[in-house]
Amino acid sequence: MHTNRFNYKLINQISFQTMSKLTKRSDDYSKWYNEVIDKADLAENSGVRGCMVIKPYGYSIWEKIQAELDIKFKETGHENAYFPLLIPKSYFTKEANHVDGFAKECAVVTHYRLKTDEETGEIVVDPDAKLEEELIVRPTSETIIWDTYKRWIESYRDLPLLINQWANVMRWEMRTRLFLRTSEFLWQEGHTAHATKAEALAEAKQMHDIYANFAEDFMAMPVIKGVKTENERFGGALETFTIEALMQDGKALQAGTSHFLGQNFAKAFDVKYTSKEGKREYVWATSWGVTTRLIGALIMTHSDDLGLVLPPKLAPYQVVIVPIFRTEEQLDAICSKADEIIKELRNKGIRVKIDKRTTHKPGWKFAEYEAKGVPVRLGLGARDLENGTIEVARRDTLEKTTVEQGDVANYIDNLLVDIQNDMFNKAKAYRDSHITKVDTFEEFKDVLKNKGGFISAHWDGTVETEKKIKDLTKATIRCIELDVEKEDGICVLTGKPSSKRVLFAKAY
RNA sequence: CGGGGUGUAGCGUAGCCCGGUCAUCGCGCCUCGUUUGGGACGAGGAGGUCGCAGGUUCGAAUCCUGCCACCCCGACCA
Repeated sequence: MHTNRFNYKLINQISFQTMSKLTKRSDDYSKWYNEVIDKADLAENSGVRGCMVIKPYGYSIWEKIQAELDIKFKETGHENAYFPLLIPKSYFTKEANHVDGFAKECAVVTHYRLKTDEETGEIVVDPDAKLEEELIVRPTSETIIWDTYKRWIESYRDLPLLINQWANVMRWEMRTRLFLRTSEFLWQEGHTAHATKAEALAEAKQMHDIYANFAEDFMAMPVIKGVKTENERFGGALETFTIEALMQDGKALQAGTSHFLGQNFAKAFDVKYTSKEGKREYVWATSWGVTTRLIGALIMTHSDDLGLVLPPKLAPYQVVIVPIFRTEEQLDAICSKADEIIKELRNKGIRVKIDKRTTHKPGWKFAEYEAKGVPVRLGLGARDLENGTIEVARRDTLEKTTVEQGDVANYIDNLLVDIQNDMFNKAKAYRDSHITKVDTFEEFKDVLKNKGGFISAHWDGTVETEKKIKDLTKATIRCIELDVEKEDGICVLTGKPSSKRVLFAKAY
């Protein structure tokens, strides 16, 4: 561990036990996780059970994700709305499968007032302020949204109803994991209603595509598109479309889902419309969402031992200029040159900042921006002013080159594209080399234990077999690939016939 | 909710078995000086209810009891 010579300042900003404890653990995952999160300056424990504080820099990554996705949503006709955080308990009695899926992990509001205890002087819950009906902190908003849709939808003219909401939700999970499964998390949830099954199914697939494209184009994170097995499906859904990514430690991560809900919610909440023919029909529904888990996915896909590596398209700033100087005069001269370069870069739409702090030395700043994953760093010093040059360092490969100041804007414009592509290709090469076809259960266990990643294997299609494999190996079926080719084979566990392979993996 | 562990300065820690100048060390922070093209160096300084509450004892960070919080593993899950 190089924590002794490393950035104590950044490390110290992470004020929780976990990270330091993790360094003592021997497995690769923990070391790596510790390195990345510590130095990344992204989050800290809030002190509230399993919740995280996202620091400004980390949050700006989420804002970028939000902004880019929101454009896609609007391009496809969706609108944003906002529904209440607290949902009356009675709403949760409607859709049985859905409720079963969430009931065990809800935070419940039972009182509405505190008071000072006269004996102890402490603030206590006022027992007289008990609510008639408890309120549930939303674990997801299906119930309240569908209750609303019941009133919004009367005619086929009201359809399709295409609503998205950016919000926080809370799930009181037994076990939390930073970024990947926190009690409170931020997400977007889309909830749509359609006149026909075909339309709803098309919507679910469309959003699935948007997620997959976003993951690959913006996050430089290759994903596998597929559907969930019945067992892994969202409560109340008829089909769950998923994008599955592979992390650097060989575990799979579900990065986004889009559900075709059929008429389950329409029936549960009695949402009917009058068709052109004058008939009362139930609407067809979808829901889809991605969460702050994407920040975790981004970290775990690209980062290295020096910290974050951010793809240029999502980096809060893509270029940072570090002036190298001894005197105030030198700083002034460097800054005026830097300002010219900044202007040129901004004209090209490049997000750039300069770090003029005199309180930190250049070496410190280099390390800090590496930890933050800024894609390109420019070094500009007295030597460069004489030579008309500037030093360009890229984060993903750590390569440094010197270019002419006059060429720098074009050079960086192209470089950012290259970095984005290279990061995707590197991640894809890793992912592809970790999809292993196996035909026997022995191989299955061996690959799972010694290599990790996705395992492509035949499965007899039954829930029992799926569960048995999970019990034996902890691996689950991540998805049935959409574009998987037909291939006759026999189930890796039972030997029963199978017509196609599915992807197994250990997952977060 | 089961199994395991931890709690000492902003962060990371030593000390606990075997009670008594034990509150240790590193980083960070502050001041001054020298430095500044890859996380500088020297000198000085500030900072602690030893998780909480009882108990045992002449004496408790240390032993006992209870509680609390957090972490890891499992079930659950975006």
